[in-house]
Amino acid sequence: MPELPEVETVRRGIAPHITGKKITGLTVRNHRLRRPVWSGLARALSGRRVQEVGRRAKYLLLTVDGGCLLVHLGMSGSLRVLTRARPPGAHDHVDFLFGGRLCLRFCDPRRFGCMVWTARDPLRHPLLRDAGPEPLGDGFSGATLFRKSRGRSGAVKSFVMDGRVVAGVGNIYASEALFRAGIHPLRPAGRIGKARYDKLAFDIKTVLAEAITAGGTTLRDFVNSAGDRGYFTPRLQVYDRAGLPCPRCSRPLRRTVSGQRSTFYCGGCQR
DNA sequence: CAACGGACCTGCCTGC
DNA sequence: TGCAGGCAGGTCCGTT
Repeated sequence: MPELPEVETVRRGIAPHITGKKITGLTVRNHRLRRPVWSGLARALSGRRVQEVGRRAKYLLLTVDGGCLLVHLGMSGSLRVLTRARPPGAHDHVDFLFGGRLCLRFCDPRRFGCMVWTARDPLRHPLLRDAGPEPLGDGFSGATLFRKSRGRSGAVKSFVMDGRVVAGVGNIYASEALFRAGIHPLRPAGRIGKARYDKLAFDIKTVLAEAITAGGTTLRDFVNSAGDRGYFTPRLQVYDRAGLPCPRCSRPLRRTVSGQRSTFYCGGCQR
């Protein structure tokens, strides 16, 4: 469920509460996530202080003394900060305890998320080693997209969702950015010129940045929220809007399937 | 290597 | 009201 803006919003929401705090224990109620939670994790984390809450692609990086925990929220995961004990719900699989009453609770109904410990540089971990540049960083531009797309015949939407090309562009923002750029999602990636990729890179950056801003205003409370807050819905122009009028030309928006994922676009504005 | 399909799960919505 | 079927914001892995 969470796309990059949501993961970043979670990071900013929880970081002030747990940075510098010592983990006193870990409660794993269900270790069966996308990959099993390592049975030694509680021992690895206990007594360690959280140095930093970072992010790379859609992974949160909880850096502690001596290692790093990679946390992915999958399709349905969430993290929230509790300042007093609350009974865990059916999908509250992991609690990070910080002494006192502070607790960071991981919930994930579909269990597509994961938690992976590494004692080494997390950026060299196999899960992150081959990740493409951060879309909001200086290492990502139209030149990146143009260069990597040469010779590729697959749809441009699948191309920008390939995490080795650029990290963290998910299904919603791929559709949104391609709409802004006026590029048809099924166009072969290798048949798009440099100028159009410059525009697409700019639109990927701006749509993600706008969504992060929206998340910051919509979801400022990561503490003690009652039950499921749900995920924020930033202003979307095409995603999940098949049949509704295109915001630019008013023709009905269309839905198709690309790479087994729902894809939304305007047949008039996107070429 | 690129491209594609399957696998991993639960919940929610639709239509019969 | 019950139930089957389709769909969901993400990777990751194996095969071609």
